[in-house]
Amino acid sequence: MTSRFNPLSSDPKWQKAWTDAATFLTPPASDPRPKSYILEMFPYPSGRIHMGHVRNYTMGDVLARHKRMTGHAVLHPMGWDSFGMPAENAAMEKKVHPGAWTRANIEAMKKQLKRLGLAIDWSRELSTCEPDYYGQEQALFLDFLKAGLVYRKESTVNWDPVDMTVLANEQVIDGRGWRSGALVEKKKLNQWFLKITDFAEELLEGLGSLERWPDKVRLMQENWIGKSKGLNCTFNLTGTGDGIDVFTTRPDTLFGASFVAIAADHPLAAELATNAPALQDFIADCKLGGTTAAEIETAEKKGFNTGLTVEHPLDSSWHLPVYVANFVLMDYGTGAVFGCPAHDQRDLDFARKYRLPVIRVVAEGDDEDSEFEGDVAYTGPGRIVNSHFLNGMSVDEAKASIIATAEQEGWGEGQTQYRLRDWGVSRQRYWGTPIPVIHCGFCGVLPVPRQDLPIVLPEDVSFDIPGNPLDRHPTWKHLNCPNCGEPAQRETDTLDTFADSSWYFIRFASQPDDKPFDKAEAEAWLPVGQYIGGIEHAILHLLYARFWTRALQKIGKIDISEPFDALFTQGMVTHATFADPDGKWLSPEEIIEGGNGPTTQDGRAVTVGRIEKMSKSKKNVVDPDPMFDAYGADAVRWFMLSDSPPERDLEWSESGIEGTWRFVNRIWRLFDSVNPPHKWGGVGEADGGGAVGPSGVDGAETPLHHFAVPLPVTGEDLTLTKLLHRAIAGIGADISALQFNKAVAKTHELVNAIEKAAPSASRDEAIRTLARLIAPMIPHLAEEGWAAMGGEGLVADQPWPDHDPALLIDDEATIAVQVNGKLRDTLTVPKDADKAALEAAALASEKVQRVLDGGIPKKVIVVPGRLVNIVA
RNA sequence: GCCCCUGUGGUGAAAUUGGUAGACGCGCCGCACUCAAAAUGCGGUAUCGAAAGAUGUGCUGGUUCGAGUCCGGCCAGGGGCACCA
Repeated sequence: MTSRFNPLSSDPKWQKAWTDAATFLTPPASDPRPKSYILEMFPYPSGRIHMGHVRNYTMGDVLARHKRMTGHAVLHPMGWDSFGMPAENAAMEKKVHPGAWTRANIEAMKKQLKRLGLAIDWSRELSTCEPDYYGQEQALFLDFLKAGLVYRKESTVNWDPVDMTVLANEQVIDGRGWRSGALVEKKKLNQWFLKITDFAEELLEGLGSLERWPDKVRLMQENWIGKSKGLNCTFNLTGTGDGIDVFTTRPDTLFGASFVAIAADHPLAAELATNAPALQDFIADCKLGGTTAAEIETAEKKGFNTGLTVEHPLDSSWHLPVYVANFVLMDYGTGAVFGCPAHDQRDLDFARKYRLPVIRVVAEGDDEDSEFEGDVAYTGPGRIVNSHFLNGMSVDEAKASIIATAEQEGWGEGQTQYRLRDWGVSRQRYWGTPIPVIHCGFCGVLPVPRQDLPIVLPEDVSFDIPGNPLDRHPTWKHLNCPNCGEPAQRETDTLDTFADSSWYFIRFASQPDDKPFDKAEAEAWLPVGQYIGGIEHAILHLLYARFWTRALQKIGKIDISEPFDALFTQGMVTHATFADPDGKWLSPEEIIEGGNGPTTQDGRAVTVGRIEKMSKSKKNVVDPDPMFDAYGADAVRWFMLSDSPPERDLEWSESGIEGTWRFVNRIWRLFDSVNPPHKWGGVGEADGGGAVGPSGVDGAETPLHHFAVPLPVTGEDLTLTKLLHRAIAGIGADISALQFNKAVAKTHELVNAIEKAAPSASRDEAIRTLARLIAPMIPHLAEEGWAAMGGEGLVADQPWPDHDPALLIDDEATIAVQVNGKLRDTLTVPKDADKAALEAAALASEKVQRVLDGGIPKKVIVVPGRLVNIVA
């Protein structure tokens, strides 16, 4: 007999039992039970599982197990987002093939995940880097191409002029290429785009139906789509017939305009530069630097005065200078803006720098002076001034008025603009889904014939030199045109990996060999009932997946518009970062904590850096395997669920895992104490570890399956039974709401109470019920206890216990008594005491009388069941 | 720079959504058991104070009988910003 839970023997035993019983295989789509599709964002196979994964997958697992116990048909799959840049980086650094590296990582991580004891249907596992997945994605791409949702256009990339390769944003460090150190340039390439902007309005409106999404995510997406109404108008170049088209969201400030600025790659800028070397230099200068919004917006605002002027559309005698400016982007709007410095900070900075007029047109208070003072633009509401026919209007009235005038006079029109841009999916990389098109010198761009899918990546590639291995592969891209038979070339761009993650949730629901998915089967499971993942995916992944689903709906492949009915964004698991004196990142295991701060193994001082999301590149990951070895899966699971609210970031610390291990053993001892005592060390239980758990009764004991609702009880037993029923209701509600930390606290309260209770039938009943209550969270221990107490079958298959609502009601309440909002006393009163009785009782309180000191209360506020506040 | 979020004891946090701040843990302190240790159990633990009491939810101002919760301004930390996933 032992008083310790032994996870090293127990964990594998029950994991095997679940596998043998096919417990977690997905029921067929025809299953009559309500369907529940629980999905966690699938991982990138970086090599090892870290605590962020453990947190994510434990949460989903608790939910999936609880859903099964409450009578749902559950789909809970797992797969791998296995294309992407890290595999190519590994190939360059370690001379391994990206595929070999990725597949080895998947095997290692799968092994780790299995140790967690997840209730996953592994028969549906998928990996996006395998042709059976990406080939189907190519088929969907061709569908989109046919439906007119795909097109090519020029767009800007980060170009490393030394390595002659396209860089990802994260490969640009302080404006330089990460490997070469060369100053990065902007370069235009012809690239493939998906028309997400066709769905801008739908995607915006759809947010309204996503009631079970966090408000903050909906807000972020709304801002990202960025619908705005404005004016598209033309400023005519002085003395010529040409005009510059400008879009503005602030047409009300048109009389405050003091310049027009165009992008460095605006056609007019190029035209002017042909015989202006200074402008050529300026444009070349604008090409330096990265392509990200953050870089562009924090870079110094610079302009080049072209010497040209334009006429103000409302007063042709008013001429404004035309600048080429580095902060105007050709990709947004029309690639040209007018500047109203008084009411836009960026324009004001620009105007002060180049000594341009700053005219006030929105009055904040009484100040109508046309000359605007100071360096802080006024962007708030106000009354229009210095603006002729707009004077006296509000900002909104002026916007409407000027748009109406422009349309009437024919120099502009109102326009709805979205910030959202089309989705550039081209990547000049090897490790991604090949874009299934062919370029023929005679026939143009052609889709790959369907029967030729999948277009499989060649295996024989080298990463010795930078650039796209597909492009320089000796044979892969060459073929004969399927139309005219002449020599042609394959597209060598691959798809953005966000494409892979934009439909994997559909493939999980249905995975036929001959098509991406079966419509009816997919519709039976979708939309996902609960999607769980990191907040870092709040915009891009979730928006692309929503778009992809709507695009599939549009072409008739599936009849749902939103893929994720409920979304939960978990907080990240963070950890301090460490670096040695040379600035190299160190992992936590390489650190020795000393009296004078942490050092390296050889005694050099370690810099403790920022606390950041666990990531391989910063080496601040914590591997769960040593913790599985020491404490088992349940203690690790319990630890991840305890304490921190799941949506909040969690700074990893190891103190505490000991505490959860102790708690696991406290429950274990409760199982051991159930009356009638069970026999120990029974059937086939001896193992090398010596510490063997109970494994069932030997027949003659009281039958314990279908634990009965307790008979009426009194006294202490009633108190415990009430607490039990409160725990059943509370834990179930907390799990459904993904408030696992609260479910854990309630489990603690129940266990504390059971431990204090004297042996009785009610106590035994509470312990048997406890096995079911913990089954979703710490399933191995629950199974072990269930079996030990003689429960039939697997606890995973048991129904979630019922609770009696009558037992949740208390007949007494403790209320607060305040004087002037300060707590002075508490009273225990009957639950249904009326206001007058509460007021009288409060005023009778000795402590209240002492504070009042003979004074007469001015007012008494009574909140029944809560408090009495006496205002003196 | 722009958008979003977070901030409560030594520490992770809870607070029925405007009504008793600190539930439940971790840690720590004390005691019991033990030859001893581990494990386990019992008690204590916001701060100041001998006590009465006072103070206290990042800072600051406001609304309210009453604010951790609502509003304004600030500070700090985190996420995203379209080629990290």
